[in-house]
Amino acid sequence: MTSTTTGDTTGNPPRRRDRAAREREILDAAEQSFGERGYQGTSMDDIAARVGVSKPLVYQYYGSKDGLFLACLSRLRAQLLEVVSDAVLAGPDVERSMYAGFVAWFRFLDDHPRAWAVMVDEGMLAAGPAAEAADQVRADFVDLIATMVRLNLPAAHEVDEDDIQVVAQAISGATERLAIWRTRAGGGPPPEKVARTLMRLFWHGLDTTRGGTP
Amino acid sequence: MTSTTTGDTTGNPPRRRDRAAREREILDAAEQSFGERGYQGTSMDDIAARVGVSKPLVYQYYGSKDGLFLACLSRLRAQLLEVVSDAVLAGPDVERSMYAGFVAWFRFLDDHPRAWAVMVDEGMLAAGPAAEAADQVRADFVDLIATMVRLNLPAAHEVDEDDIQVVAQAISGATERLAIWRTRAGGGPPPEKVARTLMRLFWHGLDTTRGGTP
DNA sequence: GCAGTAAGTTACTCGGAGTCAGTTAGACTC
DNA sequence: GAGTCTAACTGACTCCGAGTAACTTACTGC
Repeated sequence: MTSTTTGDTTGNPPRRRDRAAREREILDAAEQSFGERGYQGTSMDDIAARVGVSKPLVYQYYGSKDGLFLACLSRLRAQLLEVVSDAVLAGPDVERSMYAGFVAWFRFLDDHPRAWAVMVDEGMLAAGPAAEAADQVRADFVDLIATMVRLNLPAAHEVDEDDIQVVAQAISGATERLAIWRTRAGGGPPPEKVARTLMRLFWHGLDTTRGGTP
Repeated sequence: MTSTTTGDTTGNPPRRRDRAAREREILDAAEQSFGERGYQGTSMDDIAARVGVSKPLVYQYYGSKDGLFLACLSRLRAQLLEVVSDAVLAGPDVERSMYAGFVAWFRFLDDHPRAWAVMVDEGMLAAGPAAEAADQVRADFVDLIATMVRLNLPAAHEVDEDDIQVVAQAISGATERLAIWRTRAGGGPPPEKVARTLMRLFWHGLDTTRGGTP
């Protein structure tokens, strides 16, 4: 008998909320729980309890555990992609864009350690539509890198699309692994240093992708 | 009286087997099942049934699902590491060793698609001792690469150990991602071509790791 | 006030990880 | 060949978490 209607005399939030608001609440709780305890360690009951809601509601909005996880993943990846894209677009030339992209990537992950924990767990998705969707999200980064690689090539030059894909996948895989390594090692070298080393490693090789030495 | 000793008159395998033999049987079955259906899709009952044994026996030998999965993972990684190491050691110089290592890596994964499926799933391991052990197994590759990078440096040169770690992690991550990409894409470019592209990408950059341009 | 609907819940099923309390098969004596 | 010791092995559970069916309740527009 604390309250009869929504009009709460106390400052408590209303028991019933707008769907969009609830979805956001659930997503936030899920992101936190997945980040802290991993995919396996998180139960749907946990998340529901965290929001103060019952489990079927979570299912009604997100369909399944995979669906909820994927929603977290997509949101985080979108944020990360935005930060990195902005950094890249702001660069005065391709070389500095690339460096800025690396720095932005590692900085974001330093600043959002839990976000990263979620992304690393993406392999958790059982094979199926959710796993494919996760791949799609990841492919955005590969596209961004591929674009940069192409920009760095002289205008009218024969381009081997396979090579570009290989290079883009390689760079994306390298940065992903470095991110994992840095967080596991509890820090590692600072973003700028890692970015410098990567530039030294990749930059000259990128030139040769124009197709010279066999 | 079909038999008095282990010597069975029928061709049937003995119902009771030596522990080591059973362990191997279970490991084989697990590898196959994990490879076909993934970590989530495989149940301990499945594996036990495949061997023709009851579940508690599997638990007695491997402790947990994670433990069994880790055992598979370790064995496969060891095989892969051996193949790649051999290729690298056989090379006449560092450049050709590295190329040979790349080719061996991608070839092995082409020839053992199921093995790779298991390795990709390694993120499945719940956080804990098993996950750490999995990291250890992976670190072997990083060490191998780091050794090659060091060999490529001029004898008496100041070496930044951080840089070497970054480079080794980057190369390892790149090849891992490429392996995933190639199997997903159902082939992709052949091992030799990918290896050539990687050499073009990395080889020049490796020179500059000696510490020149800031 | 009352119908209609969106938000929310209780109380389940079902499957798979992990365990307990045993039961044999075979080896080794005497 | 009967006894006995041990390691391989099992039936029958518990427990937890994903997912669901059927129902109730607060708010909205009229």
